[in-house]
Amino acid sequence: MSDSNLGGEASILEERRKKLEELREQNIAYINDYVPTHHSKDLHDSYDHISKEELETKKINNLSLAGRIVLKRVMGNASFVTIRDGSGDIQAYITKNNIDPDLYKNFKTWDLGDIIGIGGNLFKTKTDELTVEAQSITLITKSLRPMPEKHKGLVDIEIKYRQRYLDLMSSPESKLIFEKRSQIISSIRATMLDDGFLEVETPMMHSIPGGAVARPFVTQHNALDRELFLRIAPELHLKRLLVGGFEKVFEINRSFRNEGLSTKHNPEFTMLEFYAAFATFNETLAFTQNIIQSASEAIGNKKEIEWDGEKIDLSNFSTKSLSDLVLEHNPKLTKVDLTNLDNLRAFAESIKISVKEEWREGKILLEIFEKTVEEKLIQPTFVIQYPIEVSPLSRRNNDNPSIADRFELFIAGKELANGFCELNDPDDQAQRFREQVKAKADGDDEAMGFDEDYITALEHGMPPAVGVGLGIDRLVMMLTNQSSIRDVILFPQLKS
RNA sequence: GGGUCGCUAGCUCAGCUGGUAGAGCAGUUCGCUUUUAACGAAUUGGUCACAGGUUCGAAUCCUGUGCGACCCA
Repeated sequence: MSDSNLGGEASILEERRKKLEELREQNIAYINDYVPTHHSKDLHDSYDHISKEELETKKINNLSLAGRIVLKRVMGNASFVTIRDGSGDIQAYITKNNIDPDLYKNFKTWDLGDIIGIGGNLFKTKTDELTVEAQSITLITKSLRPMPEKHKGLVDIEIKYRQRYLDLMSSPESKLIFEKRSQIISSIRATMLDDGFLEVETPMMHSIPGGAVARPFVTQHNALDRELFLRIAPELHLKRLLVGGFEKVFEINRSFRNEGLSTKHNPEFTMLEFYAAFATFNETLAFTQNIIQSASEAIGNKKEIEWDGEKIDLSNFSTKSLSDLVLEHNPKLTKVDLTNLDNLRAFAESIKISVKEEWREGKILLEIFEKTVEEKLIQPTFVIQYPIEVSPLSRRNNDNPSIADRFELFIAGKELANGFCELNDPDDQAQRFREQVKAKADGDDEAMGFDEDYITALEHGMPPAVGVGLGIDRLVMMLTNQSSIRDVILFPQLKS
């Protein structure tokens, strides 16, 4: 038909635009008043299990559905189309017997990807497939561009992320991950609210980046003529709320860290942070475990799940101290070595850690832990008793001032959560800030600034509290068995 | 930043030791009233990522650049 000599893509677009022009001429392009009575899943749920004969006696008539054409089988004067709506797929049967012949002829030119409406009645084909026999058909939205290939779906991984809608329309598995993500977050929210936590929102734009050790994104407020930082954590604001008198608060929202892109890191990511005044360390471990187990159940997982090829038993969380774990996995180290700076340094260097001049025992111990233990913590493990010097916001342990009342949760070798008894001594906190400021001056661009306003808040008195941060993206990865963070974030940041 | 692999029709991919471009899907046309990755017939569509080089001749061999994926730091 086309007398032009355009290339492939241009001719496809031109062909479809021509069809659109005809719709415009008839004043039926992009119609806006089609309201379907049903979704495909409801029909499958209600009638899939009923026999062909029984379904006929029920006379399910005058229903309508709307969705995208994903498959099309035209046989002269009768056709089948598979349409996909928000709930799933269903087949429709369209014959010239029931449809105006001109409309039927038109229908044959409709393309994969077009959004159509089908009105009619339900029946089952001789292969027992639930099908809508069309009494009316409507082209609701013309699609001008071709859908992803119908057999293999979308395989170009870059298009999958950059044009996520193509992934979602062609890959139900991908869509399911994001449905589960939503269910996981709902479950977490329900667990928090059930336990009496108040959901709050604190600023995303900070004057001083704090609450974590990371490089921030910098932005500019024109009217104030000053720099602002996208938050790297909500922590310091949430604790100000404890000062104000809220005893249990949580926030589920984005934080931003100016780091490289990888399958493990996205510059904006979602965290749950919660703070509970007067809570004890141990009950917080149990509560954290409960959050994760409930979320897993909410998406229908069994007790044992699989992630990255590892079988993980989510019914059993253990608790071990950091130094015990380091000793366990490094038989050459003795308990005495752990408190001897020279011995520790020598050991760290022997396993190819480049130890910096200013590192003390705690920092070296943590590096040894990260290098030799972390990846081996496959089953859920709360690691406790972190060195105080690597925990600038946590409270010192009463019995041992060199360690913090802090835990990190590891599953499948990855850190899922981080929590601690909060430091509420303003003088101790001020001293820790000064150390951070010094580190920053010495070139550590991840170090925190001195947050004077936060110190003022602590001087008003913050109740003793436990706080926890839990990475939602990573949790979703684990619970849906995905190995790339890009598969659990709808629009991940990519190199541009 | 380093290494490995990839880039051929709108999409997914073949294309051997160098001889001048192929298939399936999508599109177009025709046939077909229970198909289901519907089918059968015909047909449109290509600066083989880009730039150099070797050669009588390059999608193919070499060099560089770009983009992407994976692994490592």
